[in-house]
Amino acid sequence: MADQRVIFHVDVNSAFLSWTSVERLSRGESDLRKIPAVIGGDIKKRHGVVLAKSIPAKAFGIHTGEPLTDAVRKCPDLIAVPPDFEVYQRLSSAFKNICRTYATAVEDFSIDECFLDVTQTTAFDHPIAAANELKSRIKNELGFTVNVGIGPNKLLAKMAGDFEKPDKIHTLWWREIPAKMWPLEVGRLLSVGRKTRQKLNACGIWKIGDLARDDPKKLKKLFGEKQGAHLYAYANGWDDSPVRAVPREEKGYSISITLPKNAETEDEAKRVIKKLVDGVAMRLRSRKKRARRIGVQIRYASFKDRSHQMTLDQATDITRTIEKAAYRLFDELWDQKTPIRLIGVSLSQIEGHSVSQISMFDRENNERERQIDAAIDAIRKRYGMDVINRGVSDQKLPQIGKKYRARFEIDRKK
DNA sequence: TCTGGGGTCCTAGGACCC
DNA sequence: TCTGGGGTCCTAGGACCC
Repeated sequence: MADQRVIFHVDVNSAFLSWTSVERLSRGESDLRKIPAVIGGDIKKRHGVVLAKSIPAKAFGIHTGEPLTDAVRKCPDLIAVPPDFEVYQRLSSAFKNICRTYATAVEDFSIDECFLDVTQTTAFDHPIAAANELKSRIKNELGFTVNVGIGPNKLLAKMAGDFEKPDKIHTLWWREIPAKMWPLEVGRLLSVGRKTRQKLNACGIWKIGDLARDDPKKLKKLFGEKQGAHLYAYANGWDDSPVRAVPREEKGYSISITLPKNAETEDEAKRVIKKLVDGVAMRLRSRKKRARRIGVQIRYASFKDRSHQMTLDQATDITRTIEKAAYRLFDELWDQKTPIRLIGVSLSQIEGHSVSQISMFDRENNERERQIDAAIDAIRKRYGMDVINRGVSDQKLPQIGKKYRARFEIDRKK
């Protein structure tokens, strides 16, 4: 078949755990992959969920996403190490760079996964030989293993990559679908999560094959036009989406935190919002973007989520403007009594800034705030994030921060 | 199963306009 | 004006992904 594509899906095995292990080995420490170990946050801060586990840890029945406390109960000798995203970012780039030498296009799917279009590069060779070489190079040069899934499109490559781990290569060609994919439990299909699986099971659909052979009209009635069509297509292995080497424009930026202790007063909550806004607004400016829509999300201790958003007349990147909007949204959102477990702030309807879009009003009124933001961004870029704090006066600040902070506080009072 | 954080996409209802 | 339909934007919430 001349028009058949050949796509690889490359997925780092237990990425965070492997990468932390590689880093530790380089410092002469033990290999976490060989003992019961997990990567996970701080129990005291309630960030205690398992982000990645070693194979020995898996043998104790430890799952990704479960609370660290439960994991320790299953395996009292468990080693838990917090994540280090700087290391992950570095090793992620390194393995993707190797991938790029095998493909005409590489799509970043997540920090530890990518798709490769190798149609041109392996057309007259065996894709499996190329995948073997790629896999070996990553192992030899970087010290960790990957799974490679091979198929005629991204969906099937990804499904193949998931078959058996670690350090494996699998194919899922059209002719292999009935034998390799259809017997799988329907929840294994990409885009079928817990809720969809339950709904499918309720109408007698248990295997991917059941879904593939079902009536698409019935599925559309049940799940809606879009999702119905999509489920039917996926179960049959249909996916013609291209491998995108150029990332899409980001649609929004968000930041959220599960509080170490539930917030019970407006003051506590707003202090958190201030920090979150500060962080996400800085990210927005670093990308040279502005946002028209501001959102605030809260999660009650009951795990009920509520959110509120507003669209501004004009896109902004000014911390103070975003902060004011976020406070207002929070006031409208919170019932003033239920303790809050999580708070989040999001920015969307992102626009780039061309000078022409900035009105006279904006220029005259926001010049000062812009200067303050720019000054703080610059100081942090040079001396680190913790050097300067916005209007939080009960913090000890190092020498370098004092001078700037004093000036900043004066500016604020005007 | 007592559950992190950052994203994307979809749905449904209402407002508003023609 | 008691009455239609379509398009677009806004908002809240949900499902899913890693």
